[in-house]
Amino acid sequence: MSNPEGSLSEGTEYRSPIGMTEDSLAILERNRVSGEPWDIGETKPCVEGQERGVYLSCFDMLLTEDATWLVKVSEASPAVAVPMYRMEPQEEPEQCPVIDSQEHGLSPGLEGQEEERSLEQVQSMVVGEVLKDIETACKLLNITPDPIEWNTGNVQKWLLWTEHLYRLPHAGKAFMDQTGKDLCAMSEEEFRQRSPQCGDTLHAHLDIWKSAAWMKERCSVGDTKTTAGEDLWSEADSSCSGQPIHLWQFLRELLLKPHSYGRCIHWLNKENGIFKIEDSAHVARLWGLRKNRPAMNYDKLSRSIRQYYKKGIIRKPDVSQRLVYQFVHPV
DNA sequence: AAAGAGGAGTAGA
DNA sequence: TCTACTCCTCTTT
Repeated sequence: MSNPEGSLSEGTEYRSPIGMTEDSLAILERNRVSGEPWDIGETKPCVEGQERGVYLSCFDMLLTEDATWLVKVSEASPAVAVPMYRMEPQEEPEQCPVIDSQEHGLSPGLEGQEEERSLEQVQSMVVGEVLKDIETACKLLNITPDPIEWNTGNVQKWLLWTEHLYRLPHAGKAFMDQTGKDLCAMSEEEFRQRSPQCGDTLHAHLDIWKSAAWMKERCSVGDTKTTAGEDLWSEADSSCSGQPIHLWQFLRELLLKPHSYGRCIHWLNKENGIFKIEDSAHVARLWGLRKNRPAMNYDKLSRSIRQYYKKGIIRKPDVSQRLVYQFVHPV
């Protein structure tokens, strides 16, 4: 599904202060699948701070169609400050309301200010989502956020993950025996040489990860002003603490990210801990990725779930349904 | 056919 | 020792 036609910008190349190119972001935008990793549900409101400027400049080309829609809504309702949008856009993006800002225009002077403020808010939200997505991937793959630290195994995991998320053709072999450091040193051209089909997309994704790591490092050595991104990174990370993750924890993690995994697993009744696995093969693949078990399938995963019956962790609901389970002690 | 249930052996931390 | 993986047979949907 990669995009052979590719119309990259030429001439004066946009480059953010941390090296993320407009090309990279344009490629990502063209290749991303139905907003999955970038969708903007559950986004925390942005926090005012001097550091924000850094985030915005790093990601200011990340404005997606979804984000544009948010800007338009914000313009239409300027009194609402960064609402907590709960979007489910993957299935039916065409149902998102589109409000033409031209037709609902504000007065010329105010319009510019409002637009700028809305833009900043949206940019901050998008940055937060990017960091959250990376954080999620790190948890699930058990890798560090900074690509520089990846060994060859981590690189292969990241490749598999990215290919899986964006439905890219498999390119793992092209990057066999490459460490994260090797990868980071490669130019986009080198990526393309190794993988003509999706090298540019992979390079763009790596660019995002590198930038996020750069930002994280900058935040940790910088002043103590809090930003949305910093909040996200400081969240407790049980699965990266060295303890092997349990299957029930993993399932709960997926369930807690409905905007990313809602299509393969979701709550039927969160209060009672009842959930349904919609795509058993997908969930099994994710679990296999997480545990480094390429042969994992739903048969094996479900056997592990059934082991929880005796332990009183998971059970079948009173009215048993296929692929529906229940946490005995819901949160 | 796919999912569910559970026995049994094995591996790894 | 515990947890999960794997393979298996049989049953249920």
